[in-house]
Amino acid sequence: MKNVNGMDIARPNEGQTGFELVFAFLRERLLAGSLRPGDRLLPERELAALLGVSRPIVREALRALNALGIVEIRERSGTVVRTPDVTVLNDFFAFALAQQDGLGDDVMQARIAVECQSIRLACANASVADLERLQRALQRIVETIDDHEAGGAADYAFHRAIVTAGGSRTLGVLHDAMAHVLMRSHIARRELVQVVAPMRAYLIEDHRRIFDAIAARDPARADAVLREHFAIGDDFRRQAALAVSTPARATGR
Amino acid sequence: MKNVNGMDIARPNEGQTGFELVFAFLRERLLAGSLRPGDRLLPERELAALLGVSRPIVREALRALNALGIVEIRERSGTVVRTPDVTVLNDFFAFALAQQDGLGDDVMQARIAVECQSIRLACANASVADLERLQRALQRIVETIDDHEAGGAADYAFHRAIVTAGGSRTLGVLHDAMAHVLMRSHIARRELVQVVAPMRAYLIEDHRRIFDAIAARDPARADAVLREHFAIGDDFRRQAALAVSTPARATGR
DNA sequence: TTTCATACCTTGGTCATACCAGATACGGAC
DNA sequence: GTCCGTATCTGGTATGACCAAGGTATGAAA
Repeated sequence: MKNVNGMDIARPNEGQTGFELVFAFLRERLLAGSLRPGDRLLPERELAALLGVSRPIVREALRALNALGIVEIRERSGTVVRTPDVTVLNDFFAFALAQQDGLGDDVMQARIAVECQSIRLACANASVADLERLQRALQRIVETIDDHEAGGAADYAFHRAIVTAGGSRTLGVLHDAMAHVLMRSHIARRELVQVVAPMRAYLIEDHRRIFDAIAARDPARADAVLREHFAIGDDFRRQAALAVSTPARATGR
Repeated sequence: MKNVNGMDIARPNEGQTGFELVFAFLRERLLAGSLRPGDRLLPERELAALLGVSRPIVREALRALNALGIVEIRERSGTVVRTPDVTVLNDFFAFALAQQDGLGDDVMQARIAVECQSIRLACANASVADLERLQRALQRIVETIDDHEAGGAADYAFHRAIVTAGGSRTLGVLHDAMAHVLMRSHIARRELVQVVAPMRAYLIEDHRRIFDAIAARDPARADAVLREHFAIGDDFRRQAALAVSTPARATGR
């Protein structure tokens, strides 16, 4: 646990496993910023010697960091700090969704949080280009109103455009992280279009009102309209669930 | 790359590294659902033998899965599939947020998003225990009004309690992920207490109003009060920045 | 028969060493 | 100065062994 000099270079706290030691060592430097994206960290062997652990242990820590998308391990070249990237989260959500269903509502709350804040920022910051993008997305929603697949994509694009218009990188990352979860819910909602008649009007009119509020640069109204939009969507989903559970004919499954 | 029988039990695609082989093997089963939360997977040694790789490689894969929160490695007991949990995102965000510059304001937007959504949920869901926790936090803010360190902690605790009261796990994780950034900003704000006189009243009264709004279970008001709280804090910081840049005496750092 | 203590086996945690193969760098030949 | 071959570095992997603590089966004691 000590290196050759007998020095506790990384103060191996008692009860701390070797893996944790290495992980903590790297974490510290990464969080503190002494290791920045693009930096190549020490070769595995040196790291092992430095921390007084074996190479396999160092590799375990690197794999963990790699799984989190923090570092990139380049064969026979070295391990490099990556620019944080949301793609890892996709991995995570893929696993999570494969097994747990209750997550949906909870993630939806986070989504609402992100979008409502973004729309307020959008009212303050949206550029002409942002507004045009929103307008195009709106147009696309109208065009694809009867197509589940394309319609879901258009719906998603519109909401993502709101976040983009807000201009906050962090909010964008969060939104992206929930992207496919959202996408699924969007598609699911789309499948109700033929079930519940008022749905078409809801989809088109609500999004138009949202757009108008942003264009009018009225944060409070935009926020309120967006919240209402989510609430109504929720209602539709609930109604649809009832309609399905008290069916004229079972639709399969 | 082949096991003892020469059989490609897990079809070691050419060009596929041993690590990838193991990871893919487990991923497949996890996504397909043949491995469900609670299941204990094979001991490392057996897994290694089964896939025809060495134990260190298996351990690398397990560490990766572990980092993603997919499995839990229990010393001397075995590795178990976890029920997916958003807490992993903690690690990810911690790293991601630590590495981008000028992220402060941006993260603040995400924080506002999280808290404003949480406070709305809190108005609907807060339990008596939640309210009591908020009340205690409020009391603590009053008590520590002149102590930067403790005061910052109390401030943070109050805001965290809002999120807790909201009841959304995901929002909680997001908030935690930003914890250290927030904490820093809280402390920084505290240092202004002696600079700007109205600060004391602001800190105490604002938090009390926030608490009252939650206790009154008025989502819209709570949201509005909280936003105002953040806006005013922002103003104070701006004023302080000016005061410092046109200083009577530099306060050091 | 029931209860409990103990020996043993399993399982993760770790080390040390060795070999491979591609990437890289360096130094000498042209 | 350019080009190319080789020594070296670096990650990828395998072995085999040891440790310590959780689990379990077994046998003794009540």
